Amino acid sequence: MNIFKMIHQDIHKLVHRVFPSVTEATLARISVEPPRDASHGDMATNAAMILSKEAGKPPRAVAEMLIEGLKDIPGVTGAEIAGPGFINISLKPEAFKLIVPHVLETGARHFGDSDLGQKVPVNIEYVSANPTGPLTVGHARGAIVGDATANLLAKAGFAVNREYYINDSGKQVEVLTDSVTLRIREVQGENIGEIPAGFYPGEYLKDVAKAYVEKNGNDISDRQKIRAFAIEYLINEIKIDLAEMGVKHDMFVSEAKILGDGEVESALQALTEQGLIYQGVLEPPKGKAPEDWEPREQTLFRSTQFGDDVDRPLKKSDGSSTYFANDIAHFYHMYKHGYQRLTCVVGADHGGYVKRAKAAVKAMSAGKAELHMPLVAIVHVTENGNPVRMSKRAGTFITLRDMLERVGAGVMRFIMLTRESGQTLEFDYARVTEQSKDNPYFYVQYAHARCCSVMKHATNMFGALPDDVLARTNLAPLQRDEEMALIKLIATFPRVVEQAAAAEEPHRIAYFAESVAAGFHAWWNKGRDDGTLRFLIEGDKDLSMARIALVRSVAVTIAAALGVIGVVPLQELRSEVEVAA
RNA sequence: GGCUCCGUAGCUCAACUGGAUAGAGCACCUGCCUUCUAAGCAGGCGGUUGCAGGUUCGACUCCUGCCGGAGUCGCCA
Repeated sequence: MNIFKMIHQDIHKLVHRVFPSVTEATLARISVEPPRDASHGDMATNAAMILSKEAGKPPRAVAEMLIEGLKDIPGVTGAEIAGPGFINISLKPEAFKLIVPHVLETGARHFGDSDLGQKVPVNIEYVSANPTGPLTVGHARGAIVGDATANLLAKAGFAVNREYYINDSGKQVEVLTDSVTLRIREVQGENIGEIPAGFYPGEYLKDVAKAYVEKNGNDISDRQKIRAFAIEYLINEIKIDLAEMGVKHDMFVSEAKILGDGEVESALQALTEQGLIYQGVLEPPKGKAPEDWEPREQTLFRSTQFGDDVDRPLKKSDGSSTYFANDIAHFYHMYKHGYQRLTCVVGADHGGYVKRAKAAVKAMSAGKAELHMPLVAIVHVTENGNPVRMSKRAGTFITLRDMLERVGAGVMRFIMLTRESGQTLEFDYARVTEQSKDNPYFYVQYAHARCCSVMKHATNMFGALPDDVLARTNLAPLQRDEEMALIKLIATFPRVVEQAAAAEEPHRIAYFAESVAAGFHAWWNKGRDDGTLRFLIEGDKDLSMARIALVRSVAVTIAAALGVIGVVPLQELRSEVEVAA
């Protein structure tokens, strides 16, 4: 149930009636949204300003033509023209109150679900860390953003496939094999001295080596075997980390398998057929010409035809395909499996890669598929503002597991979503674990726990209060501003979900959760100053029950938002008791 | 030098893909616990949205040019 959408549709009908010749393009630009300032009413529409040009009349005159019709829409109590031509609409409180039984009936798992996505298949790829070492906090952020985006798209009605693309081919895997081989010799008692340049230095490779020796003995002659073992071992470690963070994938796609299946050839064939591949020589990069630059003829893709800056090479000088060519094959693979909408969550260091990847997807699908490539910026880990040292064990980075052991998955998931993903994120160990309102994770959980506390008292007073019973509560006694403000806020959740999904910005859900928590904390405290605002009023069962229904729907709404983020709502903060799903 | 991302209150960040008077938290002031968790709430202070133009009813948002930061730049992935 999306109140804004319902009114939006009514306004569309009205516009059609008053301006029968209105074009779809114009209609699509009409929006209905909650005004920033609550004194402007419950909803505002820009319809008059949008229609002004086509109608050939000033916005306020157009508004005059719409206003009577608006007042006839069910639930609307008033409409007035404001500012440059906005129409502010007021609704009956009862129209908003319908959200409460709706929330209670649909429950935390499904409140806010939308059919926006029309079950369109979307492939979303995230993490996709190379199987050469443990996941870092940088990977953690990508994993969380990807996983939450997938949750969000699923909630908005897309048919989501979650993919991990394993880069188990190429140079880095050979370096890994060499590094593990060296460590096996070390495990066998050889003094290997300093790890030479060009090898992975991380001590975690000792564990890989030990496990290899335990299983396969001391023989290091079989390179293939070592490579396969190391990849499997490290992927398994990665899977353990992801599972502990609650990050899910539907499929793990192996790059080596895609290459082995000849998918690069078929992808390049598709491009060749369109005349998009040629032999040519690239210009050196402008301004910064490397000393060793030499013009070289190579196989190039005409990515400039699709908005890229230069054409991109597909073959290395030894004839093998570049990473870019392999990626095209990967996208082509997903496209052939029915995904025209591809999202690929990558680190900010891939910024220069976005244009060519988008160009490739457009080209190989003949314009039918589209790639989104959100960039996830780096995480600065601090403690009381001081940078946290990097883990020696991992080589150079703080591992995901370090952070997980330190603060837990819930904190990580929430905090990592409190910034737009392109923004660098400061993650302060002290701040994210303290129990105060500086810590948004705590603040939201605290609101949920307070709701649960009220429910406990309510149950003592009135007996069991299941949601389906509360859903039938008479809400007429809810008349205070604080109550209506919360109801209106809850009613925006379906809209927030749709907009966040359209933008693929899961952090908006975290902000929404914070605002609901703030509204609830405010209501709670008003009850201290004003006894008539307390939730449970002796001798007034009707009012108490109505407020209980609202408190419960606040809890469900917070739980629904946390569900998208992937955080389990807590019933109590002291003992960290988890709510049963 | 090219490209990408970023620049918003003293600090950390939002702003519903172009909407009305740019909002929160921290910090700094002032209040609120015999009452369901004060782990909180209410109020005050704080802005030329990096700069200069442009587009239009209307710009933090779009376009152009500068300034500053990060990332990246043919056989790494």
